[in-house]
Amino acid sequence: MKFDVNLPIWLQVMDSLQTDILTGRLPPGSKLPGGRDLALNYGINPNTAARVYQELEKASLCETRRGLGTFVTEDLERIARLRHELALTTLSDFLAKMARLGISREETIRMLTEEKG
Amino acid sequence: MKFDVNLPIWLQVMDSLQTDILTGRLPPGSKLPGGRDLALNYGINPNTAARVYQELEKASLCETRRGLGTFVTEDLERIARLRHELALTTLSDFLAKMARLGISREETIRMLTEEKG
DNA sequence: CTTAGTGCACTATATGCATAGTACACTATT
DNA sequence: AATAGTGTACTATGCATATAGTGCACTAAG
Repeated sequence: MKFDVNLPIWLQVMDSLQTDILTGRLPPGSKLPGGRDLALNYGINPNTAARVYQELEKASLCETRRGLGTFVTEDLERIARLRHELALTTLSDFLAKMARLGISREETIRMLTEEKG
Repeated sequence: MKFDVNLPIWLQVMDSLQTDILTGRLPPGSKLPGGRDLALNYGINPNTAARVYQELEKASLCETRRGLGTFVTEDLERIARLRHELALTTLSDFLAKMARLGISREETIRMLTEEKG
């Protein structure tokens, strides 16, 4: 994984895990890698990896049990709601950015429809 | 203007000015505020403001003349091309983010069409 | 010539991020 | 009891960011 120099690494790794949790690629209740393993996986420092799990816990997406590890929350309702909210803010941020570039919603939708994928 | 804590201030101010330049709200050849005034406008430090103009010059969006000030480039072709490129990457980043959330392009377009504005 | 506005080059301090390394406490397994 | 894996808490260093303040060189206008 390559990191954006202008954003904290812990935030970028956190976003990555968060997305996997919200989409179910990391199922509720499943165990995440240990802090030291997570550091190895992403090529970062164990301290930075620990920060990732602390922030995920703050966001109520994980639960940490000392001596056992960190686990994906089993609060399905929270997962679903967060996924929906993230989709909405992503969408509205995108529209705002295009509007600031002077591109209307109609034109945006047109570009989106014709864009190659 | 409120700043995102996780991004350098100079980058956020630079983005703001860049957008104004690309859309013509800051016309080619026009004079930008002096470094000290820019600092006052945004409530930031003069050193940080200076950094903004240095980066805008690196991006070939401004030209700085010692003792005179900083001016928007008159290279219309470059402005147009950068605006187009920025729109395309914004669009493709957006689609990628939605895809990572498990939302297809069709569904994305549907949300976009129905979203209130 | 003087003045005001400007870019630019410094010094210095404080903070957050990321790194490296060490140590300790808890849990389950053997 | 011993071990391995885990979270947690430290110290320390280096770097970028952001702040504050000072001074100097250049330009245009009075």
